[in-house]
Amino acid sequence: MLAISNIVNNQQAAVQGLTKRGLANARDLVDQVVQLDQLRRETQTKLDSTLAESNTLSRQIGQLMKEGKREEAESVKLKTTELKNSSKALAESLRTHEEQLQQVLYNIPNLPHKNVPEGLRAEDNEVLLEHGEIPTLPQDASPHWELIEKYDIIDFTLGSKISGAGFPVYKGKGARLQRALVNFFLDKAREAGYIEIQPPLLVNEDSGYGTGQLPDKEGQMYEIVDQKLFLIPTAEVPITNLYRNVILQENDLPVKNTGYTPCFRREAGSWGAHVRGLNRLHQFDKVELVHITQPEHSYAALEEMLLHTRQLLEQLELPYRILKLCAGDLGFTSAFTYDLEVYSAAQEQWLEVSSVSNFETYQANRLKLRYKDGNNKTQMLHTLNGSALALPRIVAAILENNQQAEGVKVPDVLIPYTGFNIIN
RNA sequence: AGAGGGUUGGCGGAGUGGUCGAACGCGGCGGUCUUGAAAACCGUUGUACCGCGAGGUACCGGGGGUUCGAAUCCCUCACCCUCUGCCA
Repeated sequence: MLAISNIVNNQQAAVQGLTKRGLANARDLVDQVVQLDQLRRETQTKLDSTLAESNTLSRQIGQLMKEGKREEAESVKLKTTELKNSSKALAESLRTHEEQLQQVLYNIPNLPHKNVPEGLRAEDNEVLLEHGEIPTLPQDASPHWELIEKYDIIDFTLGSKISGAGFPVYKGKGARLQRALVNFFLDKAREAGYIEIQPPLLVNEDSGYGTGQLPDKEGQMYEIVDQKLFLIPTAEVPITNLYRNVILQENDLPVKNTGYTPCFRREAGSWGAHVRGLNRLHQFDKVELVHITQPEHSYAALEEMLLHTRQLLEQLELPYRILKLCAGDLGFTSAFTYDLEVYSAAQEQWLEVSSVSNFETYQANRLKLRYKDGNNKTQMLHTLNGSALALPRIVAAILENNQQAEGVKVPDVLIPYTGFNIIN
């Protein structure tokens, strides 16, 4: 969430940023924050002085009791009753104001960075560049959902039988290709200086709030109701929450973590013809990068992550393009996002395979993640993350783009990992 | 899963109702001394919020309660340890 002071002291900028995202009630939201913050502070000032008075009296009572002056003590006690009532009422109203304020803050998205393009719809995203040649496939080329059946490497029917739609079963070379991709991605991340993390796949409610999945995206996560645990929708959640309520030292920075995990998403109501096959799943594999750094370095870190991700796609010989998301298409918690899309030749469409974002202080605020600078002062940090990469659509693109009469050619860089060079 | 014991500041560890944000030790930081360092000695050393400031308030695993007053008593949840059970 945004820092209160940030909103209150820069109201105009906040309104502008939220309006850029397409929020019709931006002014109203900012006003609510200002007003609730004012109330909260007034209430706390009153409460604090009431408690101070009552603390003083309590100490008096203690002193009197010690001196054996019970009568006097009793009379002081009477005075405290009134204070007690008013402090109780003040505490109650303080809590109400704080809760309301937090509620409003939870529902205010991040402010877009100034370089984020104007626009509200996906069509307004800016195509930064296209890389690689789009392959021309033979007339009888198949989409990946036919290829996986033909070579019997991914089985949706079996998945439905044991789990449900959107839970594919990977078999034989299909399974080995998955494992190869995961290892390839992790090795590259390690070479780029990322520490590999294997986090839990189930997280608690606090973690959901920490990275911003809760409360606004509750429907996206699978929940173990009786344990109040959530299946992670991305490794971002556990790996970033490692740093919840943490004050890092300056020499811990930058933090560069990576992790492979399955990701679980309910994707309620988003099924249809355009999400056939591997395009959208309830469970999929992904290698994630998480970066934590000082504000002044975060945009350099973002570029570094983008470059890393691009290089993966280039090594896999997949044609891709980079989008700069417009304000309206930006994720709730993001200040700036690059999307990377690969071209899936048989489907003849671009598929998003990575999203690289700078959250600036938005997550760090919720997480209470800070660091001590050279002067031993506590300062805010920026968090960033990016997929490098999400597997299913990469697999879809490899299958479709590399299909030949004798089978699907495995990208050279993967052969040491797969142990085979063709899927047939 | 059952029984019992725990959870205190960066770490170790006192504290069982009154001036405790918390003894003491270690570590960290600053200083004295030294050519420099070590040792020794002196000082300092949590976080958040409110307040222009002086200063105040809250926090001893989380939440709630009793009391004029709670780290200390009660309830509840989480986690840790030991034993039993089960299992990879």
